Amino acid sequence: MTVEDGPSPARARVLQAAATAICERGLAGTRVADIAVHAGMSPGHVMYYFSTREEILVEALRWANERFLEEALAEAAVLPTVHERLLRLVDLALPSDPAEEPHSQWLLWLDVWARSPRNPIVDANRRELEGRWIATYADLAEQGIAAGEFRPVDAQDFAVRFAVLMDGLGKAVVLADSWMSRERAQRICAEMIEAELVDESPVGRS
Amino acid sequence: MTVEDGPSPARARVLQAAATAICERGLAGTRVADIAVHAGMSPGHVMYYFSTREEILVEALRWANERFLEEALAEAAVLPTVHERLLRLVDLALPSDPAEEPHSQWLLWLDVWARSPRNPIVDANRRELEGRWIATYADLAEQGIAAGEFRPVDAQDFAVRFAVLMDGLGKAVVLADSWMSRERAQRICAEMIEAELVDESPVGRS
Amino acid sequence: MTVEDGPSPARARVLQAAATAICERGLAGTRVADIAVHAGMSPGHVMYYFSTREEILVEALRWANERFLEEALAEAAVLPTVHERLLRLVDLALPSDPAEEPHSQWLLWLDVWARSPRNPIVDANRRELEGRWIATYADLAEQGIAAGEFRPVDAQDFAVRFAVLMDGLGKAVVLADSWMSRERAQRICAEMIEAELVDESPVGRS
Amino acid sequence: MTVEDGPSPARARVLQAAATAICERGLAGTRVADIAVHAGMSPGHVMYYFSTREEILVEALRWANERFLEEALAEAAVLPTVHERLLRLVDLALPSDPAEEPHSQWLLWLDVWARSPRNPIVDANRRELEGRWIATYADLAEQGIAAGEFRPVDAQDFAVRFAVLMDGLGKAVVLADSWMSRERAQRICAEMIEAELVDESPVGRS
DNA sequence: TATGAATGAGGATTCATTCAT
DNA sequence: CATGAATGAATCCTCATTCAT
Repeated sequence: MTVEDGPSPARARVLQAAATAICERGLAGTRVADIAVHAGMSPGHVMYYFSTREEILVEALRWANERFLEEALAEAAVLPTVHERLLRLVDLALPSDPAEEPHSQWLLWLDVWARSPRNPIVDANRRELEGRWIATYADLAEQGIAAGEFRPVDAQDFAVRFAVLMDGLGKAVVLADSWMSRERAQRICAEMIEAELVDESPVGRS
Repeated sequence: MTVEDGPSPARARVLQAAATAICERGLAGTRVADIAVHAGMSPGHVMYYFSTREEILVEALRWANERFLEEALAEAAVLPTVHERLLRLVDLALPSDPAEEPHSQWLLWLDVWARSPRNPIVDANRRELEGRWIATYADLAEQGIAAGEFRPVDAQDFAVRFAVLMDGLGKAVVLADSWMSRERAQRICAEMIEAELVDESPVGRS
Repeated sequence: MTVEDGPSPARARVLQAAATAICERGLAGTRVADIAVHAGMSPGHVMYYFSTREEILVEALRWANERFLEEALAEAAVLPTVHERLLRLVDLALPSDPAEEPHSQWLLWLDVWARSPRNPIVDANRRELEGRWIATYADLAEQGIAAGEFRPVDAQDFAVRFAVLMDGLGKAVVLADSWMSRERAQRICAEMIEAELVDESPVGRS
Repeated sequence: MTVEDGPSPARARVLQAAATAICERGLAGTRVADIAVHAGMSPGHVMYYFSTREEILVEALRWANERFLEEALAEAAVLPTVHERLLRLVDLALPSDPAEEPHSQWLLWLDVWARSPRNPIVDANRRELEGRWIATYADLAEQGIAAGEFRPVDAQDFAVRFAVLMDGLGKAVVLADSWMSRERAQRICAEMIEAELVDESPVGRS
């Protein structure tokens, strides 16, 4: 029955506040006081639920990324065809234009990538989450293959290369690179799906 | 007249030391004292060449990335065919296995990406450097086209998509993702070059 | 009407808990939370009975030392001869081997001594309690003299010197000094009693 | 050549300041800022020479007690007879009246005693220092025996019991117990020396 | 240039104490 | 009575930066 045991609403509020603060100030620049302000608590109260600042930050990264994955999956699931579901997932996963939505998940990912090499916990969380994204892509590919929507490719291989592409695109979009844009990124993804999965020369059909 | 005027050897020693320290400890975790140790100087002396720690770090990131690009270009330039030069560049650019060479340029890039959203100077440097990598890819593509090695594609478009792929692969390799490896990354690049640039079926279009 | 009025059982439970905690963690290291754990209460409830942590600690020291004196007196009182009663008191007062009984009263005394110079209440309590120990020794000496067991010495002077010896021995035993032991301490006390009080050569003086 | 290596004057100043501060405020009540004030330094500079506050306090206790022992020994050494040297040592070791000299070594000892049970380093230092006091007493006793000044007693046994007495007396004097005084303590010591060491009934002589 | 002592601001963390429930 | 969430003051410690030498 310690504080650590279960998810309390206040605890979740801290994690949410931390995620927001990290987006605003970066992982390294986020002070306990910042989190407290965002959570509408005193700094002491923030520390009441966690033992170190590092713990808050690490849990916040995981918490936010995990929730995002789950919400995206749920939202994509309602669409009828696998192709549509995959495109919707891409749509949700790609950062919106930074100007409009400055608190992208991708800002968190950039910090996760930068911290992973020196923080085993962050790294482990990252591997698990990224693994779930890849598994999701692979799963969709297989569903599509089973449904006859996609060509019978190596789903796992596709998923890995697709995830790599998404990382490169996400980074470029969230950093607002002039040679990239959300729309162009979306088009690039769509083209890869088209080229690799959708049977433009429907062999078997003939 | 000021210290800032020319590149002094000591100044470069500090930047080199800073780059090494950042690889080891991360951008946020690199203290002036760490840089001083790596440079074989006293902390006070390190500060003699720069006015703030932030300045050292930002300049070190730029300096190291710039030198890396130049060295890679120089080394690739000696090869006879454009295709070889492009593959060599990929070979040089991709991180070696983290286990063997722990101080990859890509560790610096991860920190650059994470800091870009909140540091305009880092962001500007990043844009310029990344622009030069893209320009390099585009240039090589055009050289290849001109030399008849490559198909007449849109070089700029290829370069952008190739750079995006490299970012995704570099991140995956330097973070030692289990689903990726330096070799696989290299193969993926080679396949993209093959598929898009090398005219395996220089068919009926002509 | 107030809580302070009478000794409530809960209040005593707090004091007992505080004494135990002080033995374990030292006076300075004992937090309200520690006391609460030992008392099986919440920290808030502990504070319900006292206004400050300092008050708890000071009262606990007094309470524990007072009870110890009273119990020792009661237990010694049943013995037939004064000599035996005095030896029994020494036996009870000296710390048991620290290894066996880690929560000696003497740990509390060490903290009392250390805090006395800067806390008038602790100091006053200490003076009163130590005065009672000296008075006890003096009383026993006089009883022995009256009963003809002891030589007609200056009881007060003996008591003071005996108390001083007990302090030195208690400290040495509770700190497990290698040159001292409970047994040796007991022997030293017995020898002083023998030499000064028991008339082994009730010689020619008479 | 690190800061830790040798005794720097500033380092010693910190230790001296810490000892003074501990006498004034007690071990637990001494903050880094207090030490800094006494040393005429900034708190940051105090921490420049030590890695934790605890380290400062522990070293200060040892440093002060060690210096005191050495000075007392040096001062006693000049006297001609062993008896005089022993009495001089007692004179130096006993606390002066607290009113006059509020910064007695004995205040430090009280804190050392109280902290020893829970701090192995303090405990080890205490044991060594106390061992040296006992060895000093034993040594003087043997010198006196060898010089024919003292009776041929068990020097080690005497030293231990004398040290115990000194602890009890020192505590009583430094805490200004009403039943004790510096003079009375001195007399008690002198009497023990007289009774045990000085041959009033020089048996063997006859 | 070069050193490293010195400063002081900043931030994490702890914990006594309060108070709504 | 009883709880435990909540506060905020206190304090250690770090470290960029300065400066006398």
